[in-house]
Amino acid sequence: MVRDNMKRSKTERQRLLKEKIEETPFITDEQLADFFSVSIQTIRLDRMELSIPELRERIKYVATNHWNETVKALPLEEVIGEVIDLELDKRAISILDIHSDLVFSRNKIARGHHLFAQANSLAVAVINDELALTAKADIKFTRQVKEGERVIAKANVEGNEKGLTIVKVNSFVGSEKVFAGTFHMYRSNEEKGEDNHEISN
Amino acid sequence: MVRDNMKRSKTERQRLLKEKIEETPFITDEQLADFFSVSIQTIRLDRMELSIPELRERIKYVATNHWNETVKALPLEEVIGEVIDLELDKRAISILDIHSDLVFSRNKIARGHHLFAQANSLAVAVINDELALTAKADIKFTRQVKEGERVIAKANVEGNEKGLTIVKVNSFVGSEKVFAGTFHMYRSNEEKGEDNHEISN
DNA sequence: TTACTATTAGTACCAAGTCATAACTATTAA
DNA sequence: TTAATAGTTATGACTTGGTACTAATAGTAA
Repeated sequence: MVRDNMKRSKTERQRLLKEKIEETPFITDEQLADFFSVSIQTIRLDRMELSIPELRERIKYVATNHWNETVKALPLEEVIGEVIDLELDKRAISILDIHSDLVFSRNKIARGHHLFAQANSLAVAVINDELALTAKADIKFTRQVKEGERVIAKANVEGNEKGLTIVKVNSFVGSEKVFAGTFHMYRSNEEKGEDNHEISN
Repeated sequence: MVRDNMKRSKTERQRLLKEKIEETPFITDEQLADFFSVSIQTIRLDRMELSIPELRERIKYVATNHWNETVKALPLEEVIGEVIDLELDKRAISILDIHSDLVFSRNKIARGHHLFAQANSLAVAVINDELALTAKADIKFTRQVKEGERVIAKANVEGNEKGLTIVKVNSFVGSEKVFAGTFHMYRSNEEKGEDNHEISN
């Protein structure tokens, strides 16, 4: 007989535990114990049996993976823009130099999707969440951008609407606006506390 | 007087310390102390002064933030899908295979701007004019697309509005719609000659 | 001398674990 | 009924990689 209302079987709990940790790997045993209404020790036994490493190892794992990737992806340079300022869930700025690969060969005008890609990737980057996807976007190309110009995209998080985070991105060449977009971003778990790391230079 | 052979000034050490940590953020104070031949305490004082956080925080930082910048150096180039059917100023169809370069490494979901790029370039291609540019677009990502899937984009020219040509593009994986967009295309001279080149295979 | 900087040492404490051992609870078989 | 068993909880000692604080020492400058 099942002893408790909440508590399913051990196997069931372990299944859910695995899921939970995959979803939110930055969770301590204590939080997990709370969540499943069992003791910390039980959680630890479960982790043993499932060979799920401890929190720090999990964080490290995530970190090293992406570290390797960024190292690999480092010679990306200006492809979708270089982030020069980022405060999560608030604002972000990136620069994209329009070099010859990004323009139509005939008229040297930048192909629209590069401006979109810059803005869209900035909208993704500004979201303080593990999963951020564009659900919807409303965009306008207000001026043609030519080879050699430098596009500065500025993203601002404008709040929420129906579970989606609204990010407005405006891109400029000098003082002229060349692109404006409103991105409706899907995110997995709403925001993440006060731990906003800020980079700025 | 410089007290030691190896040891440069404090400021010099701190400069190098900063570099070292940026290079290899997964380094403990102990290893750093070894490396600079000073005590652990000195390293800690240095970190304080430079406000460099402790190892775990650094790891966490990399883990939570850096993945966003997985802005990969994919040569977005011309590979925005293969046009398989085109009747100018009427309709067009293209295929895009979602290979590993087009997805977020984390979750294998296709990055939005690729779907946009496919649709947008198709909208450009379908216009029977020497100059075709996207002035405005209204787009919706209706389903996530995963690695390995094949996206078929279908563009239809819907007529004119305020001098802009309206092109609707719908993209599918199998029978499921994954993307919908209305593109307002600017064109230089609205020409509609009967000389429509048609390709089809 | 006195003051100050840079460095080193040592202590107490913390978070988030590890490992090992023991004990309690509920069900199940002899 | 008793004993065995699985599952869970408790307890304590130890580990890493730190923080925070205090104190001591060496060398240099006013």
